[in-house]
Amino acid sequence: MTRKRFDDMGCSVACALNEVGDWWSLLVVKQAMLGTRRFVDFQHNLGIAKNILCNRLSRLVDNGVMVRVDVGEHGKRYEYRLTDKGRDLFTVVTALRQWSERWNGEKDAMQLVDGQSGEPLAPVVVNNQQGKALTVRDVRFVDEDGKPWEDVG
Amino acid sequence: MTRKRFDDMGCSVACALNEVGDWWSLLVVKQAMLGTRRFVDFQHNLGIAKNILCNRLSRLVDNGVMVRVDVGEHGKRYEYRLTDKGRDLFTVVTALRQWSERWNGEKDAMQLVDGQSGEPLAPVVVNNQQGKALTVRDVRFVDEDGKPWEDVG
DNA sequence: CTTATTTGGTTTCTTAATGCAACCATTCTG
DNA sequence: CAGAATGGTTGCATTAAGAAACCAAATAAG
Repeated sequence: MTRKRFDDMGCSVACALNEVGDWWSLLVVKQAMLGTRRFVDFQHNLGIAKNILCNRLSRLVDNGVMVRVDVGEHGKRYEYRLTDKGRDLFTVVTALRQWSERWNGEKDAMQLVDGQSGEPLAPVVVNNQQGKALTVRDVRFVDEDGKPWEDVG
Repeated sequence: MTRKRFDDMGCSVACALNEVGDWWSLLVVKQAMLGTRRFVDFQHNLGIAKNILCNRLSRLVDNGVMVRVDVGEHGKRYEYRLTDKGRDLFTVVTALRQWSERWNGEKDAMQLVDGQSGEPLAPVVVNNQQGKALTVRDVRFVDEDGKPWEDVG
């Protein structure tokens, strides 16, 4: 059957996953954050099949995460660049990277450091308005009327 | 062909996606963060097929993101609960939720608020060691020797 | 004890996605 | 013009996803 759509579940997480939640999309975005812009470079760096890469780039462009820029230089040459919306995924990618390093001990070949000081970044945390760090135990899920969430029967 | 493995790319993001990067896993985790624990409740709240849910829960348990607890109450009854590793995905899920609300205007049926004050949370940001907010333009990717990253030929 | 129900799970079958290789068209280089 | 680079597309085999039916254990109802 056709794959389940996630954009009409009334869930923002599901909606986000509908755009960047498949196997490759977030890796393409991460690669773009490293500076990769050209089709062949994405292909070589990620080891992704050309048709899949083609499909993912098109979808990312359609969703406003990346833009395709024509740079008439050699052959048919384009550049794929992140939009503001795409760059804003930096938080998500970084949080995911840190989570993986914390729990899987998977050392990335590339370390992410402050461009100025060269120091590693601080762990990404969720804060309340006063700047206090919160865990999932410190928050509530409420509907528009402030009623707490409950499982449906 | 068999799906590409992401756990041997030397990339922590790829490694993370290998565990929670498919269509449903992160939604199951998000649902667990809302308090859902039982098989049928996951099924009803997410609208996921039973075999897929079964597969995802097994994988999440195998990867140490959730645990299956036997609560011998009625029929074969189990509870699926987040582990510390699973709860630590709160940052990722929250960042993804906020990204979606910022760019898609998709209002979630459930709002996430501070459990004490009832106020909405602060936006998740990436900080350096001194607490200064960083964008993707403010960071560098370097290898073990401090050399900046470059596209492979 | 017998029957029905709840719960968690497997099987079967159809459809969609993934991956690989081959092929194509355009544009630059020599 | 020949050849290579770039960015695709197409065809085919394999795998995953989704829906519905079926199953087994344990409990509740009678």
